[in-house]
Amino acid sequence: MPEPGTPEFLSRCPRDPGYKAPHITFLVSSQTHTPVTTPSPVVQHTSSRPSPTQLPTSIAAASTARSSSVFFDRADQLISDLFSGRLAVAVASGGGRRGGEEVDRLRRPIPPHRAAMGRAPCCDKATVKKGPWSPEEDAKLKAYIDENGTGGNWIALPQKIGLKRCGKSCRLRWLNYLRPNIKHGDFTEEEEHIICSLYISIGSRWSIIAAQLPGRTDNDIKNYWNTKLKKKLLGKRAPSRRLQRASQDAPMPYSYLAAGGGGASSSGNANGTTAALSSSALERIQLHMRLQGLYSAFGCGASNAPPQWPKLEPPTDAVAMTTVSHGHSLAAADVVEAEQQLNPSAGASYDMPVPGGFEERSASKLGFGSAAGEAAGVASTVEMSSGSMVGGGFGYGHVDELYDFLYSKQLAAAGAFQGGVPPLPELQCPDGGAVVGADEKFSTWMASCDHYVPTTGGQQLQLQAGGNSMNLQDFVLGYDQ
DNA sequence: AACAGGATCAACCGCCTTCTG
DNA sequence: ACAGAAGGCGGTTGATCCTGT
Repeated sequence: MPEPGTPEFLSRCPRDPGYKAPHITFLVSSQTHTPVTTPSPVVQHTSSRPSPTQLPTSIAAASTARSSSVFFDRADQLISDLFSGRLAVAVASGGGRRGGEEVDRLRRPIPPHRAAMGRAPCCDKATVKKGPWSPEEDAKLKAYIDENGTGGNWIALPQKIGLKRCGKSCRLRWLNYLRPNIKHGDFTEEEEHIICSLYISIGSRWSIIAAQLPGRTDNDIKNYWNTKLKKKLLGKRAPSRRLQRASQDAPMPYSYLAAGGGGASSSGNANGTTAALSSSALERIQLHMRLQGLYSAFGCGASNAPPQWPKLEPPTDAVAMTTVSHGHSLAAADVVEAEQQLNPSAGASYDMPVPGGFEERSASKLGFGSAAGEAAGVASTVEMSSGSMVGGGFGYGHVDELYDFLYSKQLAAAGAFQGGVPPLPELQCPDGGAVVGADEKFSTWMASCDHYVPTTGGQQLQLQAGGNSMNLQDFVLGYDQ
């Protein structure tokens, strides 16, 4: 790490001069989670997302504890709600962080103090200027901050310098555009690789991902993901704006489809009988599925080993662990202890080396259980140090297959699918309402590998793969953070 | 050339967490 | 312990540019 306070350091830490790049530890649990079949009482919990500036080691364990218990409880509740029709989820426009969190938040009572006070505007909406910044405004802001710093008060800053802008707008302009050492323009393959790896593991925590990419802002990365990487990986077109807007009034499943198959947002829909999951969660599932398909292609006819489904990962908060300063991971014992506290029925987590064969390496790297690991009832912890990621060596190497996947090297080499990565399989909810990324070619391709047979079964959608099966809900909920 | 639709990205919105008094 | 302010974050939108017909 560069010295705190240096331009290089600041360029790596977009949000806070005191911020230390997180050390990401991927926990790949191969312990099977017993499907929940009975609803539990409504779980009240916070939906806190630790900011990158506030994830010291000591909190990581606590975060793990909080999140995992919440995870299983929430899974329980959500499964029940999803298929009992009690959960009304549809597409909403505007606003952020909907999906599963929103579901919980809506269920939570509004704290009295919040209900009473409402929201005070951060600035006078009537007098504040909106829209693109002029060069003059940029110059004013930059000159002031260069000379005086932000003064620790963005809200007051625009008044000080005579800008008719909201303080938040100033902050955003500075962080995303005016700040020194900002990189604009095309992303490198290495950067793409890092973004994809992290997205699969921790979801849309753009600020955390941005912290791993010197000079890139979370907004840039978010835009890049939404406009390019997502399409590249998922092989589908983003829904047109028109379609998105139309979807807001449309009944499911149309709105679900229009939302890109992900149906991310949540607000009550007309009949309240269908549900959508967070787009982030679904995208990550789809990525995993694609990667597994890729992985399976190599196993076609080569092994009788049962297919390995991606394992439930701990909730995102538990996945992104940070250390305060030196990039140490949590001690393995800490992880074990935390996991055992949360989920005594689950196996311990060991910081163990991953066996070297391709299958097991790939499975662990990408979050799929390895046969060996499964048999032993253990989990693997795969680490990715920020240093190796940010440095020039790109040496973290746990997702080499992802890299190949991104650039179609494996498929080309294996001749597994002529014409590139096949599109996505079809997922259908039990009521037949929601179809995700339907594509015959992929299904055919997967069927030919005898590893993947999406189907519906009874009240709960089951994904059957050879002799193994798991409930989609189990799988989904592990991602739906 | 005109138009429609898609792609891109800066900026906004609203929520949540943390800080402060 | 509480309320309010401020900062931070992620999702969404609107303006603009690009591309195909």
